[in-house]
Amino acid sequence: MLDKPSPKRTNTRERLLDVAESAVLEKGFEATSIEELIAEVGITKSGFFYHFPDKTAMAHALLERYLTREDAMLDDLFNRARELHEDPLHAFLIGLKMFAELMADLPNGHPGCLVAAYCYQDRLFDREVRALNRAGVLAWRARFRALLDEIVALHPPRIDVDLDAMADMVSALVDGGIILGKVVDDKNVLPGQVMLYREFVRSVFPG
Amino acid sequence: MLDKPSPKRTNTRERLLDVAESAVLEKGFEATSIEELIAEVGITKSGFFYHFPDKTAMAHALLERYLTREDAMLDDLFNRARELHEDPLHAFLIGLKMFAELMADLPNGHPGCLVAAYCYQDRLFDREVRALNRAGVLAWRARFRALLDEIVALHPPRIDVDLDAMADMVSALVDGGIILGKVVDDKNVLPGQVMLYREFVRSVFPG
DNA sequence: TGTACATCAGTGAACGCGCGTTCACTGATGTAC
DNA sequence: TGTACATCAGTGAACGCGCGTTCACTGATGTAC
Repeated sequence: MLDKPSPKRTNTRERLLDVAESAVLEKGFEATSIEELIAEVGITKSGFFYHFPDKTAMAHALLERYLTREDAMLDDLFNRARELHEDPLHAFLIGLKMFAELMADLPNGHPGCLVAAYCYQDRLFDREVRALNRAGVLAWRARFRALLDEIVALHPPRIDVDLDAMADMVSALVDGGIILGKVVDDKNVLPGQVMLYREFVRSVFPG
Repeated sequence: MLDKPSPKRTNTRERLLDVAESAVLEKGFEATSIEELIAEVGITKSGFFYHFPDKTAMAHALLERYLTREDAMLDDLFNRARELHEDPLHAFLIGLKMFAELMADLPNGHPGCLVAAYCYQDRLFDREVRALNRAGVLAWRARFRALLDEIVALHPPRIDVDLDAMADMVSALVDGGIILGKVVDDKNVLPGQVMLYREFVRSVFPG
């Protein structure tokens, strides 16, 4: 009924990842020391190395968890939107609205995107982590491209647009909006950009 | 006639900043060691401390130089565009096209935006650097907002948009486009996003 | 023009601290028979 | 049910290396008189 209770249960590893994630988004990976993580979680340094063979293994786990969560969140959101309207265009517009509201509701603004953070610390990571990051971005492109394809099948676009670029635009605007919002310390920037994208979609596909 | 030849001329400081800039964009500030910078420039560590009182002073100088250059580049670009067409809408569209082409012509893609890199390493810097970063983003907003205001005065917008958000959209798309382009290793992503923004402007302001 | 001094653009050696990593060990829980 | 062993989730001490920073010094050029 509950989670499999087989061996001893601890959530130390998850707590390490939680603390690491926000530290990495604030200071970068190199500046995030194992020392500070274990201090906050309350274990010793050797405890850390029980959970991860080395620091870069944690970087990998961190990104993997982030991408999985983000994917689940988007699945959930756009599936719910689809249930609210059977026309893919209106479902997409509803999904974007819900997404903007979700972002607006974050009490301290969006904490940051790990893909963006890792991108600007590329050289610290191995091929595997970079491949994971790339796969994450391509999955976003594929996701929104699929939604746009469904729309195009029913609604002829008013202008000629590259649908991959238009799919990427969601990610670009979100990553960019997060950065601007953080820098000017205004949590309305990100939702505002999402809503502008929504306007763009509406003007490309006149209902 | 030439630069004032008063005291001894060296460009060591500028070379340090050049090397530092690309290192910071690839690995982050903390992971960029003074040691590697001086190795590439060919001076000793004490030589570094002749030019900068400490490492964070270099961070400040780096960002300041970046913002100044970026501003000069945008001034030049949109002034040239304005000379090509007296209608502010068309001048803006021309400027965006030129901007996209400039980005497309970078041989290895855009090297990255220091504002974005610093944003994800916020906590490493002092209040002064963060204020500089913020001022930079707000200057971009003001720049594009001014261009949009001129357009609105002549061309009624087809839909109701927040002009500040629409101004921010340029920066968001550029920062986002840089990240996506770097992560998927495709230098066409950034120019593609700029061209999509151009389409958006065209659809908001039907000539 | 010569000389004294100031400034520029560094050098060289030493520093201490914090970081990631290793290794031998441990006490509590789970599993097999 | 009792006992032996395995696994889980760590502890504690030690390590060496690289990092940012300091300090006393220097040789070449510029400037004042």
